[in-house]
Amino acid sequence: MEKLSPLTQRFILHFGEMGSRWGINRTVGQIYALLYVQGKPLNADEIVEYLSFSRSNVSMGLKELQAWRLVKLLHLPGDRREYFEPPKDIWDIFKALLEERRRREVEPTLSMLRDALLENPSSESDKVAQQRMREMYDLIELSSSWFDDVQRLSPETLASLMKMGSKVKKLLDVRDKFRIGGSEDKAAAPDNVRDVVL
Amino acid sequence: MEKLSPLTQRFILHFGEMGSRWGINRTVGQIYALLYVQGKPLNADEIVEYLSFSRSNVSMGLKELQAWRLVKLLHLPGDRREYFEPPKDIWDIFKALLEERRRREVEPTLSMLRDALLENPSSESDKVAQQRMREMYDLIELSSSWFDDVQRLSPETLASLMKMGSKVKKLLDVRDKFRIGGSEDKAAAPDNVRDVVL
DNA sequence: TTATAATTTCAGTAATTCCTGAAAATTCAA
DNA sequence: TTGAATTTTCAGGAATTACTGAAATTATAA
Repeated sequence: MEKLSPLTQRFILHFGEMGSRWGINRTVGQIYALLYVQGKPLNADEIVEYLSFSRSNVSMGLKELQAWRLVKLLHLPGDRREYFEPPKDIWDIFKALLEERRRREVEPTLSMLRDALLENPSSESDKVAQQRMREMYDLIELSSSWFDDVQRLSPETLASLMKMGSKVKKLLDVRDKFRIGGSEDKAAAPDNVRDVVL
Repeated sequence: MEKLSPLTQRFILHFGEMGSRWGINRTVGQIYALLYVQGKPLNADEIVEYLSFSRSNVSMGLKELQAWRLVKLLHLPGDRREYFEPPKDIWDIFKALLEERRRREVEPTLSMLRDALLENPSSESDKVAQQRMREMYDLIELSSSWFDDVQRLSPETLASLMKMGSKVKKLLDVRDKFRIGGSEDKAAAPDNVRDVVL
């Protein structure tokens, strides 16, 4: 760690501490931060040099980062060691992170709920429970597929949408103004948005 | 746990296991699941009954859930014990969860980056590092304030927007069609969206 | 092939986090 | 006030997770 500037050190240490809140450990957090901030591929031994973890720990950390799709493996000509670097575009990193979290934190719950909702309730309190589970299922399902949709947009489009922020709401109002039979439930019939707006 | 139906048991056990991936522990996960699925307020002793954790553990778990704003404390008339229940509307739960995660997982990083970017780089590699940090800062700042904006929308509006999914993109296209000087960078001048769309 | 460089596995230990029971503190009815 | 009911604190043991070093495996240059 002495080989790194104070600025870089603080960045790396922060990610190490943050790691625990993000479901990765200190080592993995620091390795990622180092790769991110260096802006060039590093091999495992270089990482050992910089961070003074054991070689095996670095190896495992890199494997985990690959599982998260947060680093890519690459080779340098005339060098047989493996080098690692994060995706260049920060939006790709962002997407990989969210996608992976969804896979690990959301999908399992979704499938548990699906199963639970198929069963028929054996009591009144089971009915209440299933009702609550359905509310949860619907919301997760909705946000999950929204996320799927949105993730396919280009970084530029995403950035534009985000900068619009809550102004997007205005678009719904516009849509409603043009709708025939304005008394219907807004949420129930969004599929004609395209037709109305264009 | 014997007092609970198999359906409810599975739900609770799942949240216990999931807890670790969400930065809360098994106990806290199970307590929350129990409160969520029961659909009525419970006091600490009832939770002990159902889940057979120690009384002190339940006490700490409830404190943590309150810190997450995932349960509310309330009193029943003529009963001096404290009762707990989650917010009734699932959207409020969703918002509380995201808001709290942002506070714990994003804010600290944002402020660390802010500090780091104020310093003046002491070397070429520091310049590279700061460049990377800026990219990260900008993206986090953008999504964070987007989230602030969007969180203020009503559940109905949110649901509508989500159901639109990537169709929202069409709206940007429309906006651009109406813009004068269409060659500018879309992302750079989003502030007139409101004027153009309305 | 063989030799050596590079990486991974894994058992054991260190560090951290979780949970309990006992004791202390708080709340409130009498 | 007093004292019983309720909740919280906290030290220490249990359980889990992280990390290391040695040995095994894999890859590649000669």
